Amino acid sequence: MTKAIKPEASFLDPAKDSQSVKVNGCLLTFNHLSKVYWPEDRITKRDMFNYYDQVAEYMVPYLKDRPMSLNRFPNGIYGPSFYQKNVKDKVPGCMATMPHTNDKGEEKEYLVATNKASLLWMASLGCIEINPWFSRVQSAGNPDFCVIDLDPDKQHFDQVVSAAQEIKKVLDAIGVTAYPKTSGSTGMHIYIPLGAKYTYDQSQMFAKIIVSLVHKQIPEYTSMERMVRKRGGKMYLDFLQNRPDATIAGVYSLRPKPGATVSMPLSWDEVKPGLTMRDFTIHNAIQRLKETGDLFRGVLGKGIDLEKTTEKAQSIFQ
DNA sequence: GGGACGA
DNA sequence: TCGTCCCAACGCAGA
DNA sequence: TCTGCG
Ligand SMILES: [Mn+2]
Ligand SMILES: [Mn+2]
Repeated sequence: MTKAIKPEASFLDPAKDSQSVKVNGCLLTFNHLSKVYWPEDRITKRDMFNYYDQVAEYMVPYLKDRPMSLNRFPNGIYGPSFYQKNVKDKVPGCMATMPHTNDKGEEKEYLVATNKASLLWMASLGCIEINPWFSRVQSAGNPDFCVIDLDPDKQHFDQVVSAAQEIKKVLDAIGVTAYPKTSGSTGMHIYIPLGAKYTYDQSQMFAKIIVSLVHKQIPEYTSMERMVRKRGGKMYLDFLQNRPDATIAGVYSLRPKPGATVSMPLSWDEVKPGLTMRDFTIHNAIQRLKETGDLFRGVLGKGIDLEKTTEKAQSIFQ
């Protein structure tokens, strides 16, 4: 008798349009599973939940203990979307939250991710994209990493690659290891580990120093101007995102873009002309992860020494 | 997406 | 038990 | 003070 080769069972039943599942002891309900979220690609909510179920083991370490911004697309990538930060009175008891009082003195509750259930609950609200803070609740004012965010205007992705390589040159010169990923949209993100040793202000100052040096090298096609109209169509070297309460799409996040692209970590030797955001999607991300493993592991490791590094930058670049 | 409301 | 309505961010750079 | 920005 031959054993039938059974395909690995997916997280959700392909035949059901609604399903409740207990995850980390938390009962989650998934509705409208056949609703198409990416119409060109015929990708459904069910596909999205199955992706986050499978990617969770790689992704959760980058979500754990982090306050979250929810960017919700309850009707797919072309439907209206909105941000949600306050989850007061809307969150199941099994989810963790953090009290937050804003400038106006209003008391809010931010979701704090803890495990796979947190990830799947966000997804169930229509969060195609997953947006974690750069810091954890235990050290809310101290980011684990500094991010240099490359935001092209109309440039070809090869131009983004060139700018990323320029950033690597500067960081190499001062002995800093950095970790690149595609944003999954039009740009790239470069992470520098900080080990929660510095403030957001210090992190932002460091990003500004790096970006200034890079801009000096390639002023023809990059800009540090915050005002879009003052950029003159050049690629924005965004260092201002290093502040509390600000987020970007996290590593392994899907994006609400045609192709169901994923924000994917890269090795620096992949940062070469010809690379595109379309290289990494809901279809091939899990397979790639099985091959490459988690290329972002170093991001949560021991951080750099900002004082020494800044000094070195000053001595080398005057 | 989901909760509150009234028909 | 429906259909409809309504709600769901934020801080700050820089002008 | 207000708007643009991501
Ligand atoms: Mn960006
Ligand atoms: Mn940006």
